[in-house]
Amino acid sequence: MSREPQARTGAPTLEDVARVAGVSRATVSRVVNGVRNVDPAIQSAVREAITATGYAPNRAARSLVTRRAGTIALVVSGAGGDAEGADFAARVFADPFFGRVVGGVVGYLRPRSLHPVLLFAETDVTREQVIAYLRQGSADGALVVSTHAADPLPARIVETGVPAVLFARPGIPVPLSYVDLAHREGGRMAAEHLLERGRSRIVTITGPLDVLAGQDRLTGFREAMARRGTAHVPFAEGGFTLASGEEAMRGLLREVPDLDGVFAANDLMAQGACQVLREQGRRIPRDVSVVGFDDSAAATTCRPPLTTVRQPVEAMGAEMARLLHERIEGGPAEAEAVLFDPELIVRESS
Amino acid sequence: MSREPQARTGAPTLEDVARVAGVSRATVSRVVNGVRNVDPAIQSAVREAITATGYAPNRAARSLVTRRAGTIALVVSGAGGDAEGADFAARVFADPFFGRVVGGVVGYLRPRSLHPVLLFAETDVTREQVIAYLRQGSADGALVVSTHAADPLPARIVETGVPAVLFARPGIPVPLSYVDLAHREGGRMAAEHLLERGRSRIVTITGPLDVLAGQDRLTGFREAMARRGTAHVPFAEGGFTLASGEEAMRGLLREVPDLDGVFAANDLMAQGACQVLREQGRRIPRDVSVVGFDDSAAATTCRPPLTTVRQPVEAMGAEMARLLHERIEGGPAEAEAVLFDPELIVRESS
DNA sequence: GTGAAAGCGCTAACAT
DNA sequence: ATGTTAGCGCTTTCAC
Repeated sequence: MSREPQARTGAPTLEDVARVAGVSRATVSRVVNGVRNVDPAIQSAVREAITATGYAPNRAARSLVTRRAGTIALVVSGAGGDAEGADFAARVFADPFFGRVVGGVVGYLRPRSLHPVLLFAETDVTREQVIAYLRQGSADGALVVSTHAADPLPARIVETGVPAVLFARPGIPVPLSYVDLAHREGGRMAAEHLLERGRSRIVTITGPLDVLAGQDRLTGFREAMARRGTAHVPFAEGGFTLASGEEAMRGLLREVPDLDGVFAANDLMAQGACQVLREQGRRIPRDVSVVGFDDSAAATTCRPPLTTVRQPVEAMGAEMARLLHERIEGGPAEAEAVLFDPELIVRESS
Repeated sequence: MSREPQARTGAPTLEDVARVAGVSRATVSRVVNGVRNVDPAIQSAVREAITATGYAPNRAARSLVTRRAGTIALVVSGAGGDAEGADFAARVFADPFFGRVVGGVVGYLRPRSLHPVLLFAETDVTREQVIAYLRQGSADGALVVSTHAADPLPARIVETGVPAVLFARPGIPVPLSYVDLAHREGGRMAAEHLLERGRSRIVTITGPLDVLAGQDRLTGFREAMARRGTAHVPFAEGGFTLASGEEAMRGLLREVPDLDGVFAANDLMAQGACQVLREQGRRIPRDVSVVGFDDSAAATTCRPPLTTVRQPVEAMGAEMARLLHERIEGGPAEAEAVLFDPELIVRESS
C-alpha cells in the first residue's frame, strides 16, 4: 500500500499528490487540513494519492504562510553573567524537579502537536542566543523556568513580543503570566507540622536566597514560627543541592547541637541533611524530625522516606503550557498568575 | 541605536532592510549570511539598516529554501506498546544519566546554532507522532536514546530517510551510526576490582535484561569471574531504579546472607543496595564492597561515595551529535560505531 | 560587486 | 464544492 521510503530531498509535494489524484493543490490542502466542503469521493481519492505518494506536508512551507512554527521554546534560565559550568544542563536535570516540569509541559503540548525546543540560557551569550532564536519566529511562544530572581531573560523576552509564560513569579516585574506555588503557605505547613510533633529546637536549611521560592518558603516558615512564639530560627543557606544540604546540616549541628527539628527548603537538601544526621548518630524521626519540600523522587528514596511539602509540579508545568497556548491562540494578553497550593505529605522522617 | 520592540506580526523583512539601506534584497541577504564579495561600505550601510529596523531573518522562509530546519530531534524512546505511564518524561529524567546525555548533546549543538527538540516515543501512538514529525522535514536529523533493545523506532526512522544516530547499539540491527560504551569491559573491571579487594562471595544486581547495556555489563562481569574460577554468580535483575536496587539487594541478602561484594549495573541501584545493606547493619566497605556503574550524581551523593565504572556520557552525547552533524553535512552515509572505554573510579564503597 | 527574478511548498482569498 | 492565483520571506542562479 504505502510507498518506498522517500529520500528527504525531492519529497512529494502537494502538487504531486494533486496530479495523482487528479485534483488541484487547493483541494489536497483542504483534505490534509480537514477543511469541510470536500466531496467524500474526492476526499478518499486524495487520501489514496497521499498514501500512494507517501506525501507529508512540509513544515517550513506551512509555517511560512500560517505564521505558526508549531514549536514552543522551553528555556531553562540562570542569572549567570560570563561564566557558568559547561554542565549546566546536567546540573539542572540533577534535580528531579525539572524532569517533572518537562513531563507536565510535554503532557499538555503533545496532544496538540506542539513541540518543545530545549534551550538553556545560563550566560549572557546563551541568553542572547535564545533571544535571537525567538526573534526568528522559530517558536510560537516561550516557557521559561528561571533559577534566579535576578534573571534578566524575561524582560528581554518581553521586548521580542513573543508570547511567554514563566514558572515562578519573576524577581524583576514583567508583564508576563506565570504559575507559581504558595511557597509561604508551604513554609507555614512545615513549621506547624514540626511544632505539632512537639519539636522545640528547630532549625532550617533555606534555598538560595536569590531565588524567590527560597525566600518565600523561609518567610512563611518564620512567620508561622513567630506566631507560635519563636522569634529566631537558626538557619543556613543551601543551594538546593544534596551536597549543600549536607554542609548546611553540619554547620547547624555545630551551632545547635541539641536540635530536634529540621526544615529543608527542598527534598534534595533534606536528603543530605538526613545523611549527615544519621552519620552523627541521630535517629530520624526519634531524635530529629526532618521535613523537606517538593515531594520529588528524592523524598521517597531518602532513608527514612521524607515528610515533605508537595508541589504539584507536573500540574504546574501543564498549566504553564496551557496559559501560553491560550495566549498564542489569541486569548487575553493580560498577564495572569496561577497559584497552586502546597500539600503536606507525612512520611517517616517526622 | 536599536529600535522599538517589534510585534511579531509585521516583523521587518529583507525587503524593509533593503529599502532602508538603499540596496537590493539579494545584497542584504549576502550580508546577513556573511557571503563575501560585498563592498565594505555597503556592508556597514546594510548592518546599520538591520539594527535600525530590528530585522531578524525568518526561520521558516529560510528553511523553505535552504531545506535545513536548524533543528535536531532528540528522542527518548521506549519499547512500550499501548500503555506507558504518563510520567515517562519525569521517570526518564529521574536517572541523572539522561541529563548528562542532554548536556553533551547541547554542548555540541549550541555553538553550531542547532536546536534540540525534545520528543518522547514510549508508545505506538507517540512513536508514530515522532515519525510524522520527522517526515515533515521538521528536523535535519534525529538523535535517539533507546531504553530497550526491542525498540522498533530506529527501524522506522531509517524508512523516513532522515539522518539519525543512536545512543547504544540497537537491539534490532539497523544501518545507523551509534555511540556506545564497552559495557563488557566495564563489567570486567568491576569484577576484577571486587576480586582484588579480596571479596569471594560476590553477587550482582543486573540492569533490565531487555536492555543491551544490562546484558553486556552482566556478561563481562561473569566472564571475568569465570576466568578467575567462579562459575556462578548469584544475581537479581533490577530496573535501573533505586527502588529496584533495594528490592534486589534484599532478595540477594536472603539468598546469600554472607555475601561480601556487590556489583550493581548502575549507580542508582547501587545506592539502593547500600541503603539496604546499612539498614541491615552491614558496614560498607568493611563488611561488603559495593561497585556501581555510570559515575552519575548518585555515585557521589551515595553514602559512602560509590566506587563505580565511569561512563563518559557527556562525551558520548557530544560524539553522537557530531556524527549526526557530519552526516547531515553530507559526510559518508555508512553507519559507523564509536565505542567509548569505561574507567574504574575508586571511592569509599569498596 | 550588485540587482532582477525565479521559486522553495504551502494556505487562503477569490472566483467559479 | 473545486480551481486559480497571489503571496509568505528567503536564497540563489543568472545577468550585468
